[in-house]
Amino acid sequence: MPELPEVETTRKGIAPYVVGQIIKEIIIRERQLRWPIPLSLKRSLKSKIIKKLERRAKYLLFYTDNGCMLLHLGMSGSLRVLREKQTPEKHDHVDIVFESGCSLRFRDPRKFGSILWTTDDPLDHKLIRHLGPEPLSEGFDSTYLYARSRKRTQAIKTFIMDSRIVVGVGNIYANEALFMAGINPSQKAGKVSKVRYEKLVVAIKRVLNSAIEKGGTTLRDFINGEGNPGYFRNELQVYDRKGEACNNCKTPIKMIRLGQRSTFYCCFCQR
DNA sequence: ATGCGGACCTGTTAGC
DNA sequence: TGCTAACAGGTCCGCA
Repeated sequence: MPELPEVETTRKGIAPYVVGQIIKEIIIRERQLRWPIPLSLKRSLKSKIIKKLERRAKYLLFYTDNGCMLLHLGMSGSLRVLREKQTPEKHDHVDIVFESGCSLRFRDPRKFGSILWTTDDPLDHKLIRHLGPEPLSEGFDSTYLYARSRKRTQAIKTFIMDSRIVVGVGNIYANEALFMAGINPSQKAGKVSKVRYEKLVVAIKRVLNSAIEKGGTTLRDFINGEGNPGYFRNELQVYDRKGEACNNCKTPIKMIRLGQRSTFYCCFCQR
């Protein structure tokens, strides 16, 4: 599921019900996610106030006075706000219950998500420290991307999906941005010109912002904090459109594999 | 350092 | 219709 727009949509959706609230209890039904949920989590969070809720890459950062909970949705995770008690279903692994009566429920069928705890600055955390710039920040520009790409032999698609280069560009939006920029996803990153990197940077920012506006992409099971799907799926130009006509030139969309991920493109519009 | 493949886990779908 | 294999929005790790 979640790429940056879906994580940002989730953050915006749950923030009003979470920020400033006092945690009453944490209910953990399944500890074994990507990494085990720390045993200390319950104790650390009980009676604490969530001071702010931020996002770095695809991590959600729940700040309290004594530490920060890092939550990653992985491939199939979702968070939703419950206004009253609801019987948990099979993959509802964690509830964060607030004094207000609301609770935040974490569901993750594939268990690729994670919940971690740190008392240090979360931006210095081992999993976050090495990450590249935010794609929507000013620091992410064509000068940066062009410089990082020199002498790289890997395909440009896997290059922009590398979180050490830039974060938050997952498989859907990598495909879409390359289409928007007219770049063949198999091009060697080191062979792409500065001018085309400028187009690509603009495309990445545009597609991510546009997807955030539409509440993200729901392919099968993404829901926002209120339990509703995102509507960017209707805007997809190439992703999951194998064999369908390109909206620009009517050529059938091709599908190949790059770095073990499905890759969709128009061989006429993208060279 | 870069680049690649495997691993984690469950559910859905394509194909025989 | 039913079984099996392949695939799915992420990303860490270890190896060459």
